[in-house]
Amino acid sequence: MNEEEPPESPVPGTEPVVEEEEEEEDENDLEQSAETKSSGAENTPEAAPAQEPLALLDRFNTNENLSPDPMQENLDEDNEDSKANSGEPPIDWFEPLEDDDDANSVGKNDPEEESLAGESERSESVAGSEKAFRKIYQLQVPRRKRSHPDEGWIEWPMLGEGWKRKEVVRRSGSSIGQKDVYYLSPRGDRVRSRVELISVLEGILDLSHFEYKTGKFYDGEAQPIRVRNRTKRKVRERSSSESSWMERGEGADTPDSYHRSTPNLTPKNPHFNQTGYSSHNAMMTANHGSRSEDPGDEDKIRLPLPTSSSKPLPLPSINGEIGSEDSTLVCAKCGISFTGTWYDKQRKRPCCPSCWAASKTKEHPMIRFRKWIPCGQCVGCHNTVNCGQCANCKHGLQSPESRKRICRKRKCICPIRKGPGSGGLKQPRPYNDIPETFDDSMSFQSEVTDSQHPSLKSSDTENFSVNVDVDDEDEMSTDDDDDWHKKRKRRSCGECKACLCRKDCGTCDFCIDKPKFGGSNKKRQKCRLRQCQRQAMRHLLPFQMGQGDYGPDGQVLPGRPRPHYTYSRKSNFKKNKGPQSALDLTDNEDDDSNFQAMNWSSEPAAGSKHSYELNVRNHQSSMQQLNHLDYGQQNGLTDRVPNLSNHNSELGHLSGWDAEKSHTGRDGQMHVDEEDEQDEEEEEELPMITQIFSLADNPAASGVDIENQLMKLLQSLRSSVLPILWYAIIVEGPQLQLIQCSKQSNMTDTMVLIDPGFCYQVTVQKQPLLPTHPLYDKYPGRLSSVTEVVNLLLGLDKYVVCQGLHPREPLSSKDPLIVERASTCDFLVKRKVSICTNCRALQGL
DNA sequence: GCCAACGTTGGC
DNA sequence: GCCAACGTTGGC
Repeated sequence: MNEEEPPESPVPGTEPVVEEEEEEEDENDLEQSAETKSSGAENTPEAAPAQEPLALLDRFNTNENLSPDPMQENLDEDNEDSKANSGEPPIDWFEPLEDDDDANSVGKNDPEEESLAGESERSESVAGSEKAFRKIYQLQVPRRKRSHPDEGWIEWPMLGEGWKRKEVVRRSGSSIGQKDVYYLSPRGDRVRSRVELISVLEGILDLSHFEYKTGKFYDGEAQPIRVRNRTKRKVRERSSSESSWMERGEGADTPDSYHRSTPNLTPKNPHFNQTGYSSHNAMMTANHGSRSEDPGDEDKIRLPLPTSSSKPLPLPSINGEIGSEDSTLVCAKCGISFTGTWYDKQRKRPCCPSCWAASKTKEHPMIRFRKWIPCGQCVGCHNTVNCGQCANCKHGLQSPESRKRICRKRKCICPIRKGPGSGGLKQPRPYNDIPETFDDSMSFQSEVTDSQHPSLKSSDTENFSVNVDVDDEDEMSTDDDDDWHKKRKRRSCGECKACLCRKDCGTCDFCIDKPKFGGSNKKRQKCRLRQCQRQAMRHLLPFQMGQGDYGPDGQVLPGRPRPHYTYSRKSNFKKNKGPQSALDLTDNEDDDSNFQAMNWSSEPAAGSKHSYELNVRNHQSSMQQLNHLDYGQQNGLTDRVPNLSNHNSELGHLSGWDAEKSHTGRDGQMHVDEEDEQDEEEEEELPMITQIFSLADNPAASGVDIENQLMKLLQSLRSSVLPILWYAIIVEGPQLQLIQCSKQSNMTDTMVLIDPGFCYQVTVQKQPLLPTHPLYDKYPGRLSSVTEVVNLLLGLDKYVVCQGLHPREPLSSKDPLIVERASTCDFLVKRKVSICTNCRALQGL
């Protein structure tokens, strides 16, 4: 964090020199210099992108005085790589993109910030060294920089006038370092793949001899692609990410190639230890003897020291110090002693090279971290035959070459497990059917229950290796790499039926946007019906479109609230909340465990009067929406209902984090200001939210016992499993209203209204059933318990809505369908009966 | 290599 | 504050 940077840091004064080197190196750039030069744009903003992403990076990293890299000579063929090897503090490999304290302290040297900035950096390299320098030394930079869409494109006349090309290096993740090539047509079509390119240029240009990656045509046989000598490249691991590209052998021209060699920056120069990080190094060296590895090991993967926010391990690789000195360690896997600085994937436990290598083999990806051994006794373990029906079986059938997934019916279902949110292994539940399409069997409530009851938590979709991964994360991860992976996957629980659903509905706005449905691929979101019921972003859920964070009665709706990315907005939010908060905003969404607790809590919230008012408005607004699902939405899947933006605005400051901040009482009553002042500091760690609703606090309804009774029933219903997509709310009256949220349900137009005396009425399309309806005979006259309510709802599921009278004359498809009914229509008829006797009789007349 | 879709951002 | 847009990355 200190601006006074230790000597190993790039010195501003050296920058111009380095920049010159960069230009020179750019000319040598093997893959792009020719194009760059041919475009004659070295000094133009468009020229910069032509440079390798490393170019700018190298500018600041090249400091041979400080870092004589012995491996550099092995890489000298590749300017980039050799440069990359020089003097770069490989801190970034150990410090996650998510900033933390330590990262802050070293962030100024973070090469990833540079290299991974990709095209944006390249353009900035032209913008001026000062700017670039500022970026380098920026202490609290956004963890990811979004490249400007217009940046990084270079003219690519090979495809015709006006065509442009851009290379983008993946900046994180397991495929970090992988380079993607994009083309931009004169019309602005962004081409992401060869297929797309062929499509765009169909009939215009024959691309049969075009190599997409390099952007060049070749004659006859494919032009030999320059393969840089990487055999002697020393690599190290950056968690799982790095391994993937190591396996692929990719990343050669990327910042990764640079990073890979950083561990080998040999720190033979004692100067390296004389840094601001000397304490770290001191710690490290104290535990590590001098390296005794066989030089041959240089070709092996040399792992960095672990980083862990929870352990006082030294920061590795400060200015190449990583791995400079080895120690005798005991492998956490096999127990053998070995010499070196080899650590496991999470860089937290010593891991001998053998175990490390074994853990990297695709053949046994789960061996290493598997903690849960099938019990061998449960039903799942006793099953020896794949069901052929579950998603995992189907997956295997569809992609036999892909990772093997154990049949869900063969999964061990022993009851010992970790709870949700702990990341522990989750158990499969009895599984009878995997819906190929979304159906009404989805139930928010039931999912809630799953989440609330760890013992019931299931993981139908968790394939075996996924489970292991999860376990792995749980076991050792405070690691930010793991966090990152979690983040990447956190929109999907993998268990709910939406997650299991494999088919796109093809009708929602997200589907329509998909190229396969003829869309323009602008939204790029998963089908709304396939959005995870638990963890999807709320605004992506089918029934949350345009809604705020709260449901009709103020309950927090399913799904994650929108994240509030403030770091790019220069917000002062959280500015006083500790060193990590300022940079960790993207992670503020909390852990999944917290998230679930937040989302599915049925506790009423404490809150201020202000929030109460909002809730009232929200309540009304949402009620209108729910009552008008028919309007403007088809199956709840089309475009947003107008006027919802106001609703959102009203709720805006209670959404997202703010919502999470609402502290909640546990007694079902609103605590005005009682905990409001329980500071925002604490709130951040206690994202316990909840429904914000209490009629008792409503001045218009306070003090009425019967209402309280109704509220109690509501609370009970909230904490219970209701049949598929039935939802309990309180409406004016007051009445407890049970509505069917799914438009695909037969009961979509059906409501159950319970008055304060627990007498109830069933309505269909807002028309009450006749008191003589047989339904009423089957159930108690009063619904005063959850059981009675659930029984009724289950009973309703056996009915369908009477189709009424068929039009006597065929209508054109454009005409609205007007259903005629007998005045005595039963509305609800048994499933096998499509038309009630009264309507049928009327039709017969 | 390609596609799906997650996460982020800039514009409004 | 919202959200369309899209850069980016994981999975197959």
